[in-house]
Amino acid sequence: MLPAELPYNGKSREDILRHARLLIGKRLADLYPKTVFTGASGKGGFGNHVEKYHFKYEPNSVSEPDFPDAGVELKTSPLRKSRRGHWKSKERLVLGLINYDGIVKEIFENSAFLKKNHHLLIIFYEHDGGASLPNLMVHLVGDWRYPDNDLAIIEKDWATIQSKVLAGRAHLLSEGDTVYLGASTKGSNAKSLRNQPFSDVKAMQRAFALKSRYVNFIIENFESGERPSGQTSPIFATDEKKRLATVGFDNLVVSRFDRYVGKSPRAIANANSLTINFQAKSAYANLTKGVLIGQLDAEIEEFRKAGITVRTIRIDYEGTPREAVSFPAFEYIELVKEEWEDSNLMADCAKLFIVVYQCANRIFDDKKLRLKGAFFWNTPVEDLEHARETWGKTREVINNGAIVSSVSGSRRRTNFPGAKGNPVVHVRPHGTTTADVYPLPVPDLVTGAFEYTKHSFWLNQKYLRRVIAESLPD
DNA sequence: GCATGATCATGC
DNA sequence: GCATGATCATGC
Repeated sequence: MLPAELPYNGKSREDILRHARLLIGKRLADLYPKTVFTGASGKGGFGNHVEKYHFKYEPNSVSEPDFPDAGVELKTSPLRKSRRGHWKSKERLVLGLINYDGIVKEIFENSAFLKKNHHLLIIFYEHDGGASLPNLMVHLVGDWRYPDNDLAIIEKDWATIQSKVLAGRAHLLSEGDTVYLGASTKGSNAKSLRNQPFSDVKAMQRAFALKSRYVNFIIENFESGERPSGQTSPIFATDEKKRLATVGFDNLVVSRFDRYVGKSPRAIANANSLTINFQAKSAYANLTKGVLIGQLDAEIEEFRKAGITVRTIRIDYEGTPREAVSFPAFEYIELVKEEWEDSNLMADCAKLFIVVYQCANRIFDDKKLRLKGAFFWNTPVEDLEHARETWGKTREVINNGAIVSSVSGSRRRTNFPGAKGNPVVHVRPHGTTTADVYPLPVPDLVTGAFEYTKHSFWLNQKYLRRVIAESLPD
């Protein structure tokens, strides 16, 4: 079909949006009951159906936006419901393949990426593995343009990806490299290797994608019609877009901590007029929050949108971490349904903000802690592969009902992957007591129970030692 | 001494 | 009541 024949070519953005909104609360089968739906199912299938049966044009993959005159790009994206009943993005929002040969010749303002994706029309539907495409339910529809600071961060993200390709390192691209816009793998594995212009090493095919947490932010906007209702506060004022696009988000955040290196946590709290309860286990996390946004009763907006987690690590005089670092407890039933690319562990590991306090005494003493520094840790691809191994083994153990290996008194041993078997991530308990449990998808063979003590993924102590030594050299 | 199991203190 | 970020305790 020629563009001139497109029914919505020439229509205004408002008209297109109005038509899209007809889908809210509906399935294609409701709107077009007499239609015989044909075409591929599977990934991308729903988007094709919406183009074909609702907007009446044949799906294409041209580099222009789907509605050229209105400058709007149509996207469909799946939702899942959180345990608390809120809509969450099921996965990242893919915004087109990265052309390694093309991106190195572009500047952002005129890039293929920006041309196609500066204005999105997003149709969110409920993921349902069992339903056919015409029976998927649409829940949220809206158009999306990026706030100024977000676009500045995305510009820098794009430039980060470009510079890696320019350096002949396209094969080392990783989601953690960037803040909101990631270079997401596309195609499962070695089969989708591509040439890159400045190296003979083949690189994974990758696509630009808004990270899952950023998509959650868009969802919250669509739901509330305004800013997210949860209390968040930004690190950067709206007039800092220039510095965000040039100096970069990571550098600007880290520089906020540089002036406190060598200072005690209490001194840092005082310098920022923060009243912190140092009895609380969340004291360090609160301190970090206070330094960045000046208040304790809100979340760091940019971190939430980027899915960056803050962790504080205390190290001894020699540089050894006191403890491993935990992520939130996983739900067994959810974990076994995940795909690696969209897993919680992948998102948790991809990008961390780590604040390190070191003991000034040879004998460890919490009162002698001094800030050693703060840094972003973007877990490299090879380490993510190790994390994936732990993730896979954990799912296997759960699916086989083989969590418990032995019980002796009140202590039980499990078959979960330990720190000995993996250089990066292991599994440990993570609840209030052993009675603090989540349900299991299959009962445990040893205990017969349909639930088990909460567990989570932990970053190994030894791994953290290496990470800190690398990021904060003496 | 390290790896693993168990639990704490808070705030929403 | 429970998620979160963190720390304590024990056995090999």
